Amino acid sequence: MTVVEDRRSRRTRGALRDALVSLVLERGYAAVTVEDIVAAADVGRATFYTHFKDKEALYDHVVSSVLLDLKERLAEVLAPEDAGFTGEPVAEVFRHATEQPDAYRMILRGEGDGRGLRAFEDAWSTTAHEIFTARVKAHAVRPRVDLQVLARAWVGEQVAVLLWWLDAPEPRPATDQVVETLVELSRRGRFWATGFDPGAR
Amino acid sequence: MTVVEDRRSRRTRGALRDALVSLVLERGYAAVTVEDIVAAADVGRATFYTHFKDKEALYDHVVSSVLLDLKERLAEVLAPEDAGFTGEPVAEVFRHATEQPDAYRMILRGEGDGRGLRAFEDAWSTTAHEIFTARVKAHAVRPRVDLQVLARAWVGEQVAVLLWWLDAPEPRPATDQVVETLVELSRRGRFWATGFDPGAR
DNA sequence: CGAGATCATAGACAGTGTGTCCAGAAACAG
DNA sequence: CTGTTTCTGGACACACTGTCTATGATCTCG
Repeated sequence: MTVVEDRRSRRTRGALRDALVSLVLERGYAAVTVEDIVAAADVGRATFYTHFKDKEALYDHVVSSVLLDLKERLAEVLAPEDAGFTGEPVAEVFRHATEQPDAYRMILRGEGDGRGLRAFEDAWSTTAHEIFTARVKAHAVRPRVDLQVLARAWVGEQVAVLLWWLDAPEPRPATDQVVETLVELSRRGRFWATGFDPGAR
Repeated sequence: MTVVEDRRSRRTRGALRDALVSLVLERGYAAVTVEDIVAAADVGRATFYTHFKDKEALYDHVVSSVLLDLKERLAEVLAPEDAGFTGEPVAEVFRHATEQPDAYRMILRGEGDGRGLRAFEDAWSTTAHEIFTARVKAHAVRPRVDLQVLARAWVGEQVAVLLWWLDAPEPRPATDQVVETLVELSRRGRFWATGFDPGAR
């Protein structure tokens, strides 16, 4: 049985994950074969199929582990009562992305037919929608636009900037500065859109 | 010679283009084989390769024809002296997208390894950057953020909303209303970012 | 109408990658 | 050392690719 969850297994899976990510970044998802992956991971081809059904399964594995982690951290950041609309969630996403930039690059570039990107956008726009909704309710104001559209637009913006930032040549522009920009854009645009402008006077 | 540019040839290419687009929307790019395409287009397999080197070549053909057309129209809209920053370019993209929604859906979803989406974003963000730059210069103001980032963010927003709109169930929200929202968001966010706010008082 | 050009077609071909299976080697825990 | 689990290379049938050839279909223009 897998009572012990053999270390070997963990190491193999890890090697395969890393191999996939770096190869995909190098040549693009479609151009990477299972052979390439096992070669890079220094693993037998047969072994691959004992761990994952597919190249796609491995890809999904990478995506979901990244996203699970991110969601947990966002939940923490958003736990406090009126945490919405501050820059914290945005900053947290940026921080998380720097910890595993390659996986993020792969996902946000839409590699692997874009499933990963879509998953990311869905998760993030759901969060965004919740933030907007909570804030609108808390301040008893009427949104001027569909909050769903607003969330989509917001996430599209975030993703674009995050990707730009990840792909920027070293040394990268300071995280805090970029985050600040995004937050400030939200102030002027999003706050208005939700009929709530904390900066108004 | 192809002096006459035989009508047959045009029809065949058109049929292949349409077949690709609809099949990709149905099953995703990777799951579509050349066999599928020629079957849907009611064309022999050998014929395919006399017109296109590849499935990729056909895909690129679709993308570039869509983009060429769009760029021309944008150029017209932007021709007038101070056309920048009005809602016209945005509206034009939306209009163009309704004329060939399937091709746009395919491209914006990032099908085909995302090359099409990247081409679209590059073209559009270049335009956006020009608009911002021109406006900043015309009003002799100092931008508060990197205009490149601003353009990226803006385009990310546009793409997200455009895709949301294209995928919305019929009857779709009125184009004009969505466009208006995007333009208004630009007012509050982008105008501020470029240090130029026509609505300020 | 008929000759000449152009385009479309079916079928065969080797090449590459896939996913499955097996029997044996290697690594590990107790 | 023993038994369990994981890893391994090699073999297999299968699917899709891209190229080629010989033949048939369709159009143009005199």
